[in-house]
Amino acid sequence: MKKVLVIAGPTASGKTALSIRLAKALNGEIISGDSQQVYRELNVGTAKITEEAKQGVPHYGLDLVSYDQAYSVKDFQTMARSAIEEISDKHKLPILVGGTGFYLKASLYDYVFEDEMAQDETFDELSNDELYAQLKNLDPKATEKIHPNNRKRVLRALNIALKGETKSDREAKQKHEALYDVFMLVMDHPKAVLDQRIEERLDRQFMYGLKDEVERYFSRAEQRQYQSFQAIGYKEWKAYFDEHLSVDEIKQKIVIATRQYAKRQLTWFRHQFNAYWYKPSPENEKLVIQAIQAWLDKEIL
RNA sequence: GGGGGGGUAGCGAAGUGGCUAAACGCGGUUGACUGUAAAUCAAUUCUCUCCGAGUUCGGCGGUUCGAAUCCGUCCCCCCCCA
Repeated sequence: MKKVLVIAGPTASGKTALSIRLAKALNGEIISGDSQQVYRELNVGTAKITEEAKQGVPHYGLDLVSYDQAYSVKDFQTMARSAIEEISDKHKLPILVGGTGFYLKASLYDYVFEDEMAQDETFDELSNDELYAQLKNLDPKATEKIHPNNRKRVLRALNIALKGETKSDREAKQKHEALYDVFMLVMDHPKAVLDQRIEERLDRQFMYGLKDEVERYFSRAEQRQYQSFQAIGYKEWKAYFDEHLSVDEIKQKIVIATRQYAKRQLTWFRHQFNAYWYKPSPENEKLVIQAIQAWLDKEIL
């Protein structure tokens, strides 16, 4: 089994900076596990690492598509797995770093996605309850797991069922096991500290031209249909364009959305993975590196 | 000084005698998550010894079987005139 070091954590927790230090200390290369940093044009709002900051460490998973394109877990999974192969083949340590828990899980575990999304129907004329009722017929098991109001999920399960094997059957065939020997660490700041980091980072993003970036790419309404506009730091500007909220009000919205996102991320990491919760500090960093080193030295049977 | 409007749970805001511990939104908390995941969705949010009970709707006092809702009085805020 190939070894993969994973650095997870909420936004603004310092994953990027830590990843560079670890990559250098452990002879690793980095795979970004972030759903928004795949967009080439979007840099400041996504807090993408700069060329200088990379310090020569090779990065995968950045700038993969244009911001007007769609991207999904399946794309990520494919990319991440092949990057892991490639890096391992060079006898370097793959370091997967990112905050998109679902992406991390899907690439690390034996999740299977088919090639079928394109033909999904949206059933616009059906209500949530009608859709749910249909799903109940085709895939009753999925219905137990998905709330009727969660239209996106109901729709997806329904579309899968309509094409043959149901989502439940598909998942039942999986073993829910990791494909790699994973050492995962989650950045664990006290809430107040994280909140402060979030605000400070947002200040920096404004300083580095977040507003310009948004105006450059999303000033026209049709551009706001793009999937990339769903990202925090961007979608909040809709109120600036359409309702003429002040820049300050937008900033407040972004802070709140970011805090809420961080909370969701933490919930995911807490419940979906068995990770090493790392409280960032210089001393602790030495300890983690030792722990990782020990894990690296251990041969897998 | 005169006229008008207003003070409701962390915030905004409904409610104008019983069906109201009080709609709704925001924020908070907890959680779900197998193709939009920085997305989507759910539960919960006065207090407690939480199946039940106790305190709330600026303060105090009153009317009433019963008041956030009516009356008196006091305090505070906003707008207009002086």
